[in-house]
This record gives sequence, structure tokens and C-alpha cells, in this order.
Amino acid sequence: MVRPKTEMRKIEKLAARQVCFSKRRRGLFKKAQELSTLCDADIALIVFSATGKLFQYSPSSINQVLERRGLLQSKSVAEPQETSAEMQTAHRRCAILRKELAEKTSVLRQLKGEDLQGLDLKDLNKLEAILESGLTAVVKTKGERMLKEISDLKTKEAQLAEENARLKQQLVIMDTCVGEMRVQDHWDDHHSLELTISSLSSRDALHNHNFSSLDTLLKLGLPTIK
Amino acid sequence: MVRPKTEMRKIEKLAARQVCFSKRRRGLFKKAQELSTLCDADIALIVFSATGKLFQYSPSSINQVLERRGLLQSKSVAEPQETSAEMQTAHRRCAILRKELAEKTSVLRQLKGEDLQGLDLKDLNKLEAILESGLTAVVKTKGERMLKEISDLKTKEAQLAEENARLKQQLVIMDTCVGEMRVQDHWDDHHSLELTISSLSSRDALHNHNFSSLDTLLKLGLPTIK
DNA sequence: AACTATTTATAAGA
DNA sequence: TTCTTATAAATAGTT
Repeated sequence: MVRPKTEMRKIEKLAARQVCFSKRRRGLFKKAQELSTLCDADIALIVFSATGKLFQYSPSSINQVLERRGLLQSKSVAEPQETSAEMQTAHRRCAILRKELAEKTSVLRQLKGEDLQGLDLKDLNKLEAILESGLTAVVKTKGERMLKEISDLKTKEAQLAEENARLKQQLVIMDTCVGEMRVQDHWDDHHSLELTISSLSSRDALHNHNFSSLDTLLKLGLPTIK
Repeated sequence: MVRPKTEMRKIEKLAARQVCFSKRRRGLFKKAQELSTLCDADIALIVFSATGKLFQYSPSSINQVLERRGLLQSKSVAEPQETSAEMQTAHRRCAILRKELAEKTSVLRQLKGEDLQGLDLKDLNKLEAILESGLTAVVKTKGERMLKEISDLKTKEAQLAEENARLKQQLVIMDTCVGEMRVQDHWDDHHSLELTISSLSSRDALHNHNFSSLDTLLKLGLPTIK
């Protein structure tokens, strides 16, 4: 078990990234709490996962820390009614969301090659770089996916070929069988069937095949078996 | 050198506490930065030392993170009363926006070549097609932009060349001028200047040039003009 | 600030 | 997700 020194860049595999996030988040919060306890510090820690989930830690209250920092906008600017306060927050949130959405939409369009008029050479180069690296990644993933599919198909093919060979072998045996039966044509069905089974069994052809080969044999409706 | 397992309570000795604070603070910030990088998380970390000194970390902007926090913290207290109708609409709108945003974000990430794990061959092909057409468009636009820049530069170059030619011509005239002045060396400054201007004007060389050429002429400090 | 013996965190595997 | 374990990383005490 060799643990490689962790490279400091975004973890590519989603699952690994999520596990790492979960572990390190806990570690980070623990360290924050320790620092706060040991050194009597006031701490506010806010973490958003890539999926937008919120985690936060503060021994006192986050708002208290933020107020101390002078960050919190005086939220009681001018509120005629108490109901409008909530409405305002809601609207503000919507506005922010809309803004983010507009931004993402715009970038998305540009990546798709639309609305490039307003961009200068520098922006275009940046866009090109993103597209190129994205394309590379997609093509690479696609290649891997196809390779896997190919190897799966090869496995299947091998299995089928194997079964095929087995079946052919059984056909040869069958021929032999038929020959024998022709010679001993006076035997009744019961004897003939016994002979068939025993000659197949003697060559191990029916072992491990759940007797499906026997089914096949029976369904063949061999003309010489009355 | 036996290090006792650190007790998790406030360190009493001031010096030790300060050293510990300094070390652990750095450690904490480093861990925060690592989490942010490795797992693509959005983090805001604010630390006040016991002495009131402020330290903070955020890869994006603290305010941005805080705004986002405000966004997602929506399910605050329950207020089942009056405003509910309006509030519900607002919240519904927010929810829709959030959903759209999540969708766009996801697509955007995939276009950038991230989080491709969950996609099948069909999706990958679609992605590839989008990226390819986007790349084509961007490269095309870039080409046009560059062509235009080239043609603009050529125009400018032509203009400059033209002006250059004009200036050279003026120099020739100047030489002639100087020659004349050498012959008529007894002229005083006033006459000499008149001659210079009139001979230039007669060939239209000074028109449209805001007399900058005259400035140049005067600054040349022609040795024969006393 | 630098060193180092230890503790602590954590990546990978189950 | 949780547990384990080998190893990387952080850090308490010392110089």
C-alpha cells in the first residue's frame, strides 16, 4: 500500500473527490475547533461543496464574527413592514440566482460558438483553450469507454467461440451416434436414447453444461430415432 | 523528547499560546486551501486572534460566499402566516432558478471535461460534437478578428509610409533650401525664414500637417541659419 | 526560525 | 458509509 504524495489539484474522479471532501471537511472543522479552543480565537468557517451543499462552523455565532469583521450589511436598512423584509431577501436571492444563471448561460453560449462578436482576441484565445482541453478530456474518456467495450466484446466473443467449438464437437459425436444407430436399426427408442447419452457422457461432453446440450440433442429431432 | 498528547483546552502560557496560534492558523488556512483546490469547494474562513487581529481566507470573495450562504439558508424559521402566498411564489421561483443553475453548471463542467465519469458513449459523442463545433466557431471568429487586425495594420502602415514619403520629400526640399541659403549667406534670419516657409508652401508640403514639420525644421537648428 | 520526535490526518482498500 | 492501515503531514517542545 503505497500512498502517493497527494497532488494539489482538483481530484478528477467524482467518487474519490466526494470521499476526500467528506474526510477533509471533517478534518478542517476539527482543526478550526481546536484552534479556537487552544488559542482562544474567534472563528467562522463556511464551506460550500461543489454540489452546493452548505457546511459551517463557528464557536460563537457566525453572524457575530461577521459583524465583528464589519462585513454584515446593516440588514435593517429601512423596513416599513416586517413582512417585506423576508420578501426582500427572497427577491435578492432570486436576483443573485438570475445573475449567476445569466452569466453561466452566456459562457455556455460562447462555448457553443455563439455570441462571439463582443469578444476580443484575448477572450477568444481563452475560450479556445477551454474548448481544446475539454475536447481532449472528452475524447480521452470516450476512448477509454470504447476500449472497455471492445475488451468486453472480445471476452464475449471468446465465450461464444468456445461454446461454438463445443457444439461442433457434439455434432461430430452426433454423427457417430447416427452411424451406430443406422447399423443397429432394430433397437427400440429406449435403447437408442441410452446409447446416445452414454456415448456422449463417455467423452465428457455433457459435463458442466447443465444438460442443455441434451436438450439441443433432443430437439434436433434426429430422423433415425423413431 | 517526549511530546505529551495535547490537551484540548486553552493554553495557559501566553507565549506558547501565541506560537501555537501562529502555527495552527497557518495549518488551518493551508488545509482550507487544499480542500478548496482538491474538491472544488467554495470556502470562507475568518479568524480573530485573542488579541483581536483578523485573518481571513477565501478563494473567491468572502462576500460572494456569504451571499451564497444567505441564498441557501432559506429554510429559516417557519412563518406560516399572511405572506405565505407571495413567499411561496418567490421560493418556487428560487427553486426553479436553482435547478436551472445546477443544470447549467453541470453541463458547463462537462464541457470543460470534468465529471465525465457518469456519461455513456452517446453522451460523450454529443459532448464532443458540441465542443468541436464550438471550437470551430471560435477559431473561425479568431481568424476573422486577426485578419481584420492585419488589414487595419496594413492601412495604418500605408498611411505611415505615405507620410514618410512626404517627409523625405520635405527633407530634399530642405536641402535645396539650405543650398540656396549657403549661396545667399548674407540674408538675415527673417528673410531666411520667409524663404523657407514660402518654398515649402509652394509645394503644399506643410498643408494639413499642423505645422509640426515646421517645428521639426526649426528644431533642426540648421547650422547655416544664424 | 529551524529541527525532530511524535501525534494527527488521510488515501486507498475492504 | 465506515473501518483499517500504511504513509504523508502537522506540530509541541526544544534549540
